Amino acid sequence: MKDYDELLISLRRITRAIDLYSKRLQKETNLTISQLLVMDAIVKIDKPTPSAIAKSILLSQATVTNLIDRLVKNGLVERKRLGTDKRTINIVLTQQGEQKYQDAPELLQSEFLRKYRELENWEQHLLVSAISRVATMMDAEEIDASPILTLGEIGIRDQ
Amino acid sequence: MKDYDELLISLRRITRAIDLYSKRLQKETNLTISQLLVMDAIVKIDKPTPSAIAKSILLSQATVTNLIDRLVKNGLVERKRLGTDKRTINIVLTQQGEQKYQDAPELLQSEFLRKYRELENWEQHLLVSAISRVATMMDAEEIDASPILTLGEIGIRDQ
DNA sequence: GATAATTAATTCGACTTCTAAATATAGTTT
DNA sequence: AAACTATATTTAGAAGTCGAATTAATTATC
Repeated sequence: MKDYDELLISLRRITRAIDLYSKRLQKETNLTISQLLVMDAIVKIDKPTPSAIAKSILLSQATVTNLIDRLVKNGLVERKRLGTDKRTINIVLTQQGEQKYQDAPELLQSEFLRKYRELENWEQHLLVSAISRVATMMDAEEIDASPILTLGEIGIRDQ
Repeated sequence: MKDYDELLISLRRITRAIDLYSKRLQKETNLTISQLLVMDAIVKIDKPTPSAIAKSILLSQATVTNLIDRLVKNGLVERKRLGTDKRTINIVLTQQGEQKYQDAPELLQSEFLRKYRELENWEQHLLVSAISRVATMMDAEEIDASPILTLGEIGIRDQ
C-alpha cells in the first residue's frame, strides 16, 4: 500500500472513463474526443495551423497531424495553403465538417455534466481548483520543454 | 467558451503528464507505468490471473494480455497453468522480474510526490477527495458494465 | 451423457499518443 | 549568393487501449 494509491486509482478511473466515452462517441458519431477537440480548435483559433492547434489542445504536433489525416479522410476538414509562408498549412472545416460540428456532442459525459451543473458554485470551484492544482503539480516538469501558452497567445477568440 | 473548459484542460494536462512520464520511464528503465502496474498487481494479488489483474488495475483483459506479452518478451514474467481449471493462467515474476520490481521507480512523478508529501494532511485529503469525487461522477455510467471491485474482492493482501 | 450456456484468455482491427528523423521553406551570415 | 540555422509539417516506429470475435475449458440442463 502506497500513500498515493487512492490518488492513482482515481486518476485511472478518470482517464479510463474519458477513454471509454471517446470510444462510445466514435461508435455513435464516428468522431472521437480528440478529433472533436481538433475541430473545436479550428473553429476557435484564427487561421488555425497544425502547430497552433497542437498548442491549444495540448497535443504534440505529430498527433495533430495524425488526427487531421483522419478528419480529412472523413471529409470534415481540408488542408489549405493560405499564407505567404509556404511552410504553414491552414486547416478549414468543410461544409460537412461545419454541419458535424454543429451537431457535435459535448466533450464530457452528459451524466457528468448534469451532476457537475447541479453543484453549488463553490463546489464547482473547489473541484476545478483541486484538479487544476494536481495538474500544476504534475506537469511542472514538462513546462520547460513545451510551455503552456495562454489562450491569447495563440489567437483564441474569446466567445 | 464552455463552462467546463478549464476542467477539460486540466484533465488533459494530467493525462498528458502521466503519459509523458510513462514514456520517460520506458526510455530509462524499459518499463512503462502500465507494465509496472501489472507487476505491482502480480505481487499483491494472490494467484494472479490476467482477469484478476485487469480488475485490480482497471484495464480490460485484452490490454492486460497485451502488457503481459510485452513483459514475457522482456523476460520479467511467465505464464503458468497452476490451478485445476485449465482455462485460467497464473502470472509469476521471473527472477529478473523480481529484481526489476525491487528497483522499480514510483508510479507517479517524483517531483509530484515531493510536492504532494509536503502538503498538510488536510490538504492532501482535500485533493484526493476532490479527484475521487470527479472520478465517481465520471465513471458512474460504466459501473454497471464493469463493476469496480473492492480490493478485498480480488484478493489483495493489504500491505 | 450430449448439448447449451458461461467463463478465461487471446487475437484482431482501430485509434491515440509520443519522440526522433526526414522534408521543405524561410531567415541570417558572411 | 552559398551555407548555415531555424521553423512547420509529415513520416516512421513503438506502446497503450478498447470492443468484438475466437478458442478452449467448465458448468448447467435436459
